[in-house]
Amino acid sequence: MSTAADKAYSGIRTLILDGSLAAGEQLKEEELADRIGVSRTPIRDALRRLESEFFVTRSDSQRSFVADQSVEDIDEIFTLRAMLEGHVAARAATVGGPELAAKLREIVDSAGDPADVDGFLDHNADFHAELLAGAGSERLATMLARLVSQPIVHRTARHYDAAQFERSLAEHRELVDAIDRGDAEWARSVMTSHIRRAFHVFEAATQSLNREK
Amino acid sequence: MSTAADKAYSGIRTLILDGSLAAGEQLKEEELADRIGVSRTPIRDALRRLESEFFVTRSDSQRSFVADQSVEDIDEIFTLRAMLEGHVAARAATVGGPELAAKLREIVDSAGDPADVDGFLDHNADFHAELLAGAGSERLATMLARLVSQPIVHRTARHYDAAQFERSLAEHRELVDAIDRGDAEWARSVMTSHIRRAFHVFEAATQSLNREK
DNA sequence: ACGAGGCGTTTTGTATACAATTTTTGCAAA
DNA sequence: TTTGCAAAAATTGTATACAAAACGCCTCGT
Repeated sequence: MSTAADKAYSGIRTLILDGSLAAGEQLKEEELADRIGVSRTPIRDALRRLESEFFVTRSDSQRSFVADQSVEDIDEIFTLRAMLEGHVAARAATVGGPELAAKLREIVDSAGDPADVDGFLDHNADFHAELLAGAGSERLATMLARLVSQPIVHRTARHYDAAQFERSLAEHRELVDAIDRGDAEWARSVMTSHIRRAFHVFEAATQSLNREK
Repeated sequence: MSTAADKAYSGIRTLILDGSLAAGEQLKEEELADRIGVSRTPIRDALRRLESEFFVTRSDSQRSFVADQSVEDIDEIFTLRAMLEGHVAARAATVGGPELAAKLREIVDSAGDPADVDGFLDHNADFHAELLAGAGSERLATMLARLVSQPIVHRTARHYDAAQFERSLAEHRELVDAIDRGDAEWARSVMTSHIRRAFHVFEAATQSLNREK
């Protein structure tokens, strides 16, 4: 986070995520520059980056707007993520084998207290990162990174209860078994339902939030 | 193509594709600026864009290099493309139905002389574009656009013979049938093999080229 | 009232100068 | 020779001024 461009990136991202910048709102470079305290150059950089991560869209005439992520969009994100992460799991099972399985098992076994949300998130991130590395596909990793806005993962996990953490952990264990045996399709299926389930937790949480209003 | 940024983008892209810039070579902003005849600002823009399309990679210390697409990379690109376009086809079958099928059939029926490579490419592009529009997923469209460097499609098609054009057309027709009946899995399968076959044509052509050396 | 077109304002695009960082080079000491 | 370090060179990052384009408002004509 040392450069101005990074500061701009995370600054704008935060403004969007905490609602300071509403969905559909126009993003003016100069205004953002003043707000963040850097010049327009790094702001432009950040906007392009956010655009590649679907946080920001651009009109035909190059004006930037906060992307609005409707429920349908989120459904689509999870669907694409399920496909891609499923593919990652299958690839990992094929090319990683028992060696990768051993590394992953170590991570799974070191999982801490299920009541510790932040601990779980760290553990979860480690697991998925190791898996992604094991699949050995730069392009896939990049595409997933662009697709998965980490905040959604966080927001989802905030709604997990102890039983759901346990289940998530059990799915990770099953995935390790599938990879250990090199069974690509097994790995793919486990991962796909893992992600789909996360989506439905998110969905349920969102709906109950909306009802509260 | 009116702005300097566009000029920079297509200029650099061309230099990479025609081999003037070799795979792995470092891209220096100032050098490119001189070469293309614009300042560094639009060059930087273009580099970010090319990066998002996997033409260019950046080192940890922000230096840009021409991405080298090995055979494994191309395999991976086609694999991902098969997944995503398969998904597009399935979605199109679900949400598009007979109405979309009618539009697509019109395009297929207007296909011209199988000997006309450029004509075929236009037709092919029209078909896939209409399909993508029919699937109605902005994100999916963007991801595919980034993944499918059109030049690979072109290079593949250059190696098609008349029989292969015919087969490609027949697959499009089958896809239309699947969409007309709203059979998502049928559509997905047809599209997946459509793409996979294109990959193997490309692969075969590449190997024979290498043998010639 | 309503649309077309022009003009001032706003916003984005580009060039350029300078700052910060990274890499390379050269040299000295082990 | 190799290692470490520092200075120089090369490269990217940032700010800023000005150019170009898009937008909105206003008038004018119908």
